[in-house]
Amino acid sequence: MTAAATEKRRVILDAAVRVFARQGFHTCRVSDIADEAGVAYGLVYHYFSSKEQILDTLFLERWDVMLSAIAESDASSRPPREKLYAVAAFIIDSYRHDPELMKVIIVEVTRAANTFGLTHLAKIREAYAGIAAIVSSAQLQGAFRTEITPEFAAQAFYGCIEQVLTGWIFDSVPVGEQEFDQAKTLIVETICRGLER
Amino acid sequence: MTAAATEKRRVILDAAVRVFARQGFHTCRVSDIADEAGVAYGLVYHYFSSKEQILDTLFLERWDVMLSAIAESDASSRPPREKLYAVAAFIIDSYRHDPELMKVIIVEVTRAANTFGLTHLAKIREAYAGIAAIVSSAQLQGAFRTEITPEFAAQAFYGCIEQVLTGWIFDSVPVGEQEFDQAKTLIVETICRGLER
Amino acid sequence: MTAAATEKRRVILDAAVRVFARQGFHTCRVSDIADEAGVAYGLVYHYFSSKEQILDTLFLERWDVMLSAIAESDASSRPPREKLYAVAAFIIDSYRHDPELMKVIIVEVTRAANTFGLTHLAKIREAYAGIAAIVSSAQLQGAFRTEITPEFAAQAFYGCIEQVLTGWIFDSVPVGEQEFDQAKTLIVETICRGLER
Amino acid sequence: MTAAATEKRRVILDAAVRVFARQGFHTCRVSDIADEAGVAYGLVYHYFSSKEQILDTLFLERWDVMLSAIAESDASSRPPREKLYAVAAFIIDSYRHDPELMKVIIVEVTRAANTFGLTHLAKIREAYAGIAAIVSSAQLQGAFRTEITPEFAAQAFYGCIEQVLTGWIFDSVPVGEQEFDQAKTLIVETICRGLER
DNA sequence: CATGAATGAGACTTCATTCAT
DNA sequence: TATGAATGAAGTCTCATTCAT
Repeated sequence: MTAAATEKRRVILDAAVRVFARQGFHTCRVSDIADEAGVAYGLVYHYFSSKEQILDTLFLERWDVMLSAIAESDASSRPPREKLYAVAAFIIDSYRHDPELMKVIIVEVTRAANTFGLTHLAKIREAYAGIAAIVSSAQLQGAFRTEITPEFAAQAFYGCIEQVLTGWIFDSVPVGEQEFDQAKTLIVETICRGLER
Repeated sequence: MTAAATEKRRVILDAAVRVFARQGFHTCRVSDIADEAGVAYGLVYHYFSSKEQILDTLFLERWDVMLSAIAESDASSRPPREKLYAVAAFIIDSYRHDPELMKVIIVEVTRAANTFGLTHLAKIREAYAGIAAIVSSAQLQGAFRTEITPEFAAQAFYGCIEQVLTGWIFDSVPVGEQEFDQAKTLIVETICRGLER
Repeated sequence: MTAAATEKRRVILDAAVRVFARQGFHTCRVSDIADEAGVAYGLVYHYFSSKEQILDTLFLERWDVMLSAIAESDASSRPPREKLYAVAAFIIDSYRHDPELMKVIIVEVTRAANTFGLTHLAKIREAYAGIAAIVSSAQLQGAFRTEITPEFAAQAFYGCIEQVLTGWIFDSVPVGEQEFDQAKTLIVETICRGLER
Repeated sequence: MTAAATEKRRVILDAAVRVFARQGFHTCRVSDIADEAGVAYGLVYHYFSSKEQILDTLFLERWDVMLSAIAESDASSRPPREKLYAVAAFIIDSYRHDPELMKVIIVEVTRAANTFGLTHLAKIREAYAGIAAIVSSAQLQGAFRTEITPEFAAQAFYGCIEQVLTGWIFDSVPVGEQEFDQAKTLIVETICRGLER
């Protein structure tokens, strides 16, 4: 594959993010993506086997980076609260840097559990498992109490973040810069305080 | 409207719950609902103006009951933690009593933020507002600390519940009876501890 | 199914014959059939699950009649040559009465062995088997010699008829009435003389 | 045109035979041919102006050889039955030596009368004419009776051969060596006996 | 000669909705 | 109230062919 070829693939993926974010996955047509990318209709099918596969690609590309970030945080020697802060910060910064991509991933994959979500359910749950691993080791260290299972704690933590992002996604007013940092703190503050001894 | 007419309407609504839960709103056809209800194709359009309106009806019927439950809990003179427990208990018991209906509401409306979610965004946010009201009065009473805004607290609380329900909805193993009560306790335990002074 | 409904189905089938005969199965569009039938596009799919199924229906309707005719001829007590004459006459008269339908069956199914032919291969071979049965009993009676296997004789006989029909189908000049009867005689004359003692 | 260039052209033609035989002309894609030949997509279009032209080339290459064989047989001084035996033998040996090529010619051209068959109708009919010429001179010699027209006899003869080949092409069991010689004899036996005085 | 990325027209099928009975 | 036949718009995907390198 030449460099130019790879570029066009990227152009299509980036255009798809904008179109999915604007119109929604089900509502948009493949021709909308082609138009947005400035390429011919058929080229989309030269690089992707279906509209669905474009969404898959966008999701997996980003989700794998997030899974790595969670694993990395878990592997570090920081205190549990800082580990979870790092996770929350990563996700929220992902939204800050590319809100359209995160909107697509959350609205069309993560929350659309009935369709694509099911396809990627295992992948999505890896994130919960990664967070649960952080909680679990915190419990072993004695930092977190054991009344709350790591799995439940992970659901609460992730559910809380996703809810906040969803709120931003559908807010009519744009999110101010300081709200991002505030949210990181509040999430960790709320959930970790409930988990710590 | 005669009694018989009303009955048929109900039969269609109940059939729609099963069909939406099984196949998903977008994937099912109006004829699937008619078949499930055992009525003719066209009769669905006698009682409802569109497939969408059936979903709207199912959502609003149940959501309004929940809003009342939240308001009632807020109006009571119980301590804040008990108020929030009552809310969590109501939602979780809704799932326990009619998991198919709750699956439809969560998967097809509440989490399907790009499509129906937007239509009902205001209605959905009323629930957050109700929960925020509970938190707010708890802060005025001095029971909850004020570092966390009521709005954020409501998002965390609701997000946590929805995440737990979503987990159950897509779990391959059925949820045991004791898990319902456990979940109520854990949710309140996790979130309220983070909110309380 | 009401009488009117059945009628429309027939209207579509008859239109399909004309369209398939004129444009060919692969070349025509489903909309061409709908237009020819004077019905809406979707109605075609109300009665048939696919364009292919329309062709299947046309083929099977007619082919089963032919198989019955062959079986009936075999069951009669006429001499072998008359039995085969009856078969040839039936096929040729089918063409005389409805050349478009026979064109479709031969060109789009029977001779299109690579696509639909394969689907209906077993059905098509039933015809050869029926003819072979006539030859076989003629051999047992001592009327036909046994050097030529019934299976081969059936292929020769049927191949000869199909070739003649194919010639007519693609002839630029219309076939005269007397040619039909002449063909019946010549086919039987040529093949039976080769088979008889 | 250099020798190497000609070679690649041949490689593509040979690959096309295998692909057409395996998948059918309409079902295969030009890229399938390129893949089978081990050449780049666009090279196919360097040597041929269309997918159709590849099939045309394959057909004409072989068919012209057959027309020569028929003409040669006609020109010989052998008795009529031997002339027809030579024709049948040539066609059947063509199948024996290259069953894939013959499958393509028969299934995709000769029997596909609605599409390519029409394009090559004149060429195909030259074969019937050649056979008819043999019959005609046999009638002039007094060897064949005149009740059956040469044109009809040719159709019967060719139709019989094509039917036998078609049977082999779609048989699930491979054809044994002795069946080839048997078929030559049976065809001539069946048809000539019907034609001879 | 050779490559394979790029083009874009074309057709099937689905299904929500309407309407005559 | 009840039926289900009839409508037709809409969108995905295929693939032969072209063309820049």
